[in-house]
Amino acid sequence: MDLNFKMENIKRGTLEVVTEEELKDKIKKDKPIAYIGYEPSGSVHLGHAITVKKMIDLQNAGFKVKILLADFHAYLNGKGSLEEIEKISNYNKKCFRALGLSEDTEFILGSSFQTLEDYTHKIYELALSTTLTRAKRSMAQITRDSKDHKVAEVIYPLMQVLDMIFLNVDVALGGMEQRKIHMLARESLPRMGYEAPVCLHTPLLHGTDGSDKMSSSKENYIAIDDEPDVIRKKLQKSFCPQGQVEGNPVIEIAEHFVFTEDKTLLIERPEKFGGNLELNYKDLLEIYAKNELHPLDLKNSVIKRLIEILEPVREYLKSD
RNA sequence: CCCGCCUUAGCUCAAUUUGGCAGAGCAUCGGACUGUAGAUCCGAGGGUUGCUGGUUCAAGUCCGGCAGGCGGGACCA
Repeated sequence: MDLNFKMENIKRGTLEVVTEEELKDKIKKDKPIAYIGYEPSGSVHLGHAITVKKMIDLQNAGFKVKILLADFHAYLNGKGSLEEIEKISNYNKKCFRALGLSEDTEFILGSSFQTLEDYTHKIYELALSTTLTRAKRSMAQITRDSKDHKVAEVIYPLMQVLDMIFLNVDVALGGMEQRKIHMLARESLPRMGYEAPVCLHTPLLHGTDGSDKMSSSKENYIAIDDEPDVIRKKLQKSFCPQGQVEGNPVIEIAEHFVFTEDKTLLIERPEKFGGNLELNYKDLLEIYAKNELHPLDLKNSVIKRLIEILEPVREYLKSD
């Protein structure tokens, strides 16, 4: 793969690359390191999968991939006891592998290095140079609840910045909600004598209820290992306004999970509704926006294809 | 450490001056209407009233203790 091809592959489907020049330099390095952190979660859903797929793109472009299983972060965010969190982090690890990450992917438990003396020391250093307002602002879209704010909430972003040092990160990937922490890292790390990481941000998938973000705590997600009839039911219930492409979760699922596999989507519909159609992504947007494709026909097609696409993931997770 | 206020359904809050079967809105689920969902209309489920001890025929309500939250005061070599 040549440089431009790698760049295009990495950029595809992201909302921003900070910065493209820096990313080019990173690609030229020998075994550059790309990282993403996840708070272990009871269910790994399509929102997670978007970022995992992007990590695979990075892997294919020659990056060494490190996945941080951020148990302490989840703990600081009120997700439960460390024991509970560690248990589901093993399940998450299997989910991420099921999505197609290669064998040399490194999974690292946050607590395995986040209590090192040097790490702790640097937390204090960073705590001294970061304003409360800045730290809280960076957490606006991440923190679990919006009142009874705990000190944990501002320790969280500091740790995330330091993780990038300890994991030797060249590129940090995250959904758009991670942006402000990433920007804090880009500003803070050089001050501490380290190179700023390149930051890649993927879009957030809307919840099946049409809300801003698919989230395992809101019952508006499709898990990567949901059984076919569960996927069917959830998609049938999905918010899907006729003719509207923006913020439409069914369209988004087609974009990020169907059209990344196939060039076209086959719409099967009865003759009385116009008969079958075969659409590429661009056609889909056009025709749907013109009200020439009924939401139910779209749903049925996406349901059928998504169930097939997630089949190997389900199988992998059922095996031992 | 001291004082005051607060804690009721998943969430926000009601529950008559003076103890008498714990309610509403939102959310959830179901039905109607749309060839989807949503919106709208109709209906249903949902509770150890923070925990604990007491007073009383009867306690969300009164009294004691504990926990958590909020505010103030005090201390500050």
